[in-house]
Amino acid sequence: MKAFCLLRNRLKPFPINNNVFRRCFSPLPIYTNTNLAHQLHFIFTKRPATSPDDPDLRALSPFLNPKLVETVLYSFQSWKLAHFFFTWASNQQGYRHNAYTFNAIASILSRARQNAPLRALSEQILRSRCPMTPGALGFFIRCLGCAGLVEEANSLFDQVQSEGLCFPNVYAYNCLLEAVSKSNCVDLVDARLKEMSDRGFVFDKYTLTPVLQVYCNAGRFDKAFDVFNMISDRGFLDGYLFSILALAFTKWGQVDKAFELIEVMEARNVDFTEKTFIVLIHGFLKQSRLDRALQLFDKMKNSGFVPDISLYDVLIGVFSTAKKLDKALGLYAEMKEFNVQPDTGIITKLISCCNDEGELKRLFKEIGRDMNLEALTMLYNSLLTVLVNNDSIDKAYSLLRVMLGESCSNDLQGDEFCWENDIVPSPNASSFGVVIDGLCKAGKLDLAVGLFRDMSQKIGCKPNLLICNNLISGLCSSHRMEDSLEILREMEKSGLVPSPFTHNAIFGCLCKRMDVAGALDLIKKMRVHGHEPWIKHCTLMVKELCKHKKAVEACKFLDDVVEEGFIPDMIAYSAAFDGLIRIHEVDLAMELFRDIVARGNYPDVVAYNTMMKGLCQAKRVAEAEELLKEMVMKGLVPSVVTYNSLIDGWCKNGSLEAAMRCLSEMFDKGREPNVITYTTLVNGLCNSGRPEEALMVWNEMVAEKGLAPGEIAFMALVHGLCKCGRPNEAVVHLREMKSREMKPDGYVYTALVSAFLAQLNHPLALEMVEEMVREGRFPGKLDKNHAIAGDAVIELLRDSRTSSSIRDLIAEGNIPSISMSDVESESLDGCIT
DNA sequence: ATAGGGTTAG
Repeated sequence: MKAFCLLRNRLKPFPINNNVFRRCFSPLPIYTNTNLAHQLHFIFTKRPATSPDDPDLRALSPFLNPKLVETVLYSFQSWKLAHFFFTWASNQQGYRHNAYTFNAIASILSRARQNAPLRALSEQILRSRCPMTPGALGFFIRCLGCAGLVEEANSLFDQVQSEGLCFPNVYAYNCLLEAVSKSNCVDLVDARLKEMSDRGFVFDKYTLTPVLQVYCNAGRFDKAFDVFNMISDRGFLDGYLFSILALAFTKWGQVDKAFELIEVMEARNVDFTEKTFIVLIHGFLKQSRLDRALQLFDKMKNSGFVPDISLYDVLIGVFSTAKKLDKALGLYAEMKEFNVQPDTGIITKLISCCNDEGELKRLFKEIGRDMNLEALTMLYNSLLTVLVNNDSIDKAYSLLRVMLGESCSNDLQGDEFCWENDIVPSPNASSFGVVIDGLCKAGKLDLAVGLFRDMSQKIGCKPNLLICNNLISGLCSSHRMEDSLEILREMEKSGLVPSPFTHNAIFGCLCKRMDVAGALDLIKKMRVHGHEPWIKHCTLMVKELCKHKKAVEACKFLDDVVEEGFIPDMIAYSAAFDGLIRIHEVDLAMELFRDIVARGNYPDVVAYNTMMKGLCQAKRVAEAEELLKEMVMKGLVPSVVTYNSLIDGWCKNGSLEAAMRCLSEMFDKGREPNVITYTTLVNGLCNSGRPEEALMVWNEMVAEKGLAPGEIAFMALVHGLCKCGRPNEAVVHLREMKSREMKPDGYVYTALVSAFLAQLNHPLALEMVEEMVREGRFPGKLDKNHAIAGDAVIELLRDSRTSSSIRDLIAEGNIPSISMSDVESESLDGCIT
């Protein structure tokens, strides 16, 4: 009685419970499952969501029983609510689920394809030691099977037996086989069959059907035939079994064999189901066997079935690809006879059938003739879609203008679509949608915005969310922030609620522009809407700020985002680490790295790579090595990039041996070195005055590993050889590089000039200067190599062998900072700085 | 009808 008083007080506001209350006042209240089910349903569906500790729920808890729980479970529309309720019920004292409540939630989850909770459920049913009949076990197993949880089904089947919860019969076994038949685990099926016959179970049709299925899935012809014959001998053959085999033949590419089988079926008067026809025709078409597909299509119609729209769609699609308008129109006419309504997809395919405008006109005449205005609009919309998809956005735009009733005579291309005697339908929202979308993709944003305005102003057609989103996103990708904000304001004014996509398009634009304040403002607004900002946009903001050396600001931004309750991921932070490293703030980067880890984030390989690069560049190779150990200990597998950065670090800090050792270890670790690895080593070896080894490494890369060095690799080698005083060999590689259409830059030419000068080989140095000028690569005034190249020119000017050629170059104005007057006045020393 | 961003070589 006490419980009822409690209930009366708590549940007053629910009208649905009126009769419950009436009964509460009678001396002996009848408290039925139906009433309770209504109350529970009501409490669980009310908004905002009920907490499991809700006092009303606590009051109802003592009345729970399995039958009630089953009723309530089936009363929910969404699996989430059902699951939430089931979990709540599981935790109520004094209540225990039985096999039927487990099966109820299992079937709900299975239908919703919620595999994770279903898997958990399969463990829960065991844990709860819930006894079940073989039938109940079978049902549960089938739910697992439908969701593709074959392993779970199989292990549950064994465990319920070892726990003594259920002893399967033939039905339960059949259910298990059916679950396994979704896979191609032949062994599993064989084992279970053996188990069944050991236990003296007799195979029936439902045992053998999944067996056939699994052999077919696994492509095991031989076994499949054995089973098929076994089924046939026992007189179990039916249309379904035939169709399994026929479909298997089809999937094995043996469409003709499948067709023979169909003829056998016909001869034996086995009935086909509609589904068999549909599945086989689709299968034949997947094997590109239009001939057989059409034959079967005829058989289907002769058997009295009306083909479904999917068949017309796929067949018309085939004719559309082959541009066979007549055939497609034939099918279209047939559809109309059968009263199958064509959808947009089919009409679009019909339009794509047309090879030219003549055919298009014919099509429109033929199919537009007896369409009502609404259908005509759909037809025109399909045409708009086809035009947009064929990059004829201008034509689509003109057509829409015609549909808007604007005269086509003034229009450049509009008259193509002004067919006399034709009624041109008015556009609807999706006509605008298609064209606005196309205009956005073509970057014609002003036209898109114009159409958007015309839409409501000229024909009073309200833009929908999709159109607004596409337009905003189009404007944003052209960085037209103000225009998109204007559209957003209009949306809000007209009562259209922006979606997460709307806000994120704008958010991304603000990030690209590095508008930190604007982005944070928008995040605040988004939070109110319950929209999450896409972290990739935060990463973009970080990248952009870092590009402008504002890594510290980037970190601040990430902090502020955290402050708003949105947690950036490792990628965003990695971008920030890299930004800090690029402004030589390795310690700050390290500090941030450690902070993030302490906050429970898991740095990945790229994050470690970035940090290691930073340390190596700061000549703190030992610390980088420590990080390598750390990442390996955490189970991360270093990548080629990891090793490349370390190799660079070792090379630049005098540990060439370590670098070379790493190269050979990379092979052992299955991390094949790439061009970057080799280039790093070539550079390192040359810088240490070891050109022979550099050339060996180079040869290993080119000859043994077959890697193709790029511009940077070649330039590293040429430059390196020059640095080692071997300009003649360097020139050989320079020629090789040029023959592969790669362009050496001023840095490389300057190195060559200097190296030849060092050998006092002024004529070859001159040649290099001339080539550099010819290629337009003489270092400009802001170039680091400008002074070196200039000094070289002056030196060549002073040598009688080369001075006249150099004078010519100067006279032609080819050497920045040196003019003829400098040469005449011989005040050259000051002109190059 | 709606995603995908961060690291390595002269």
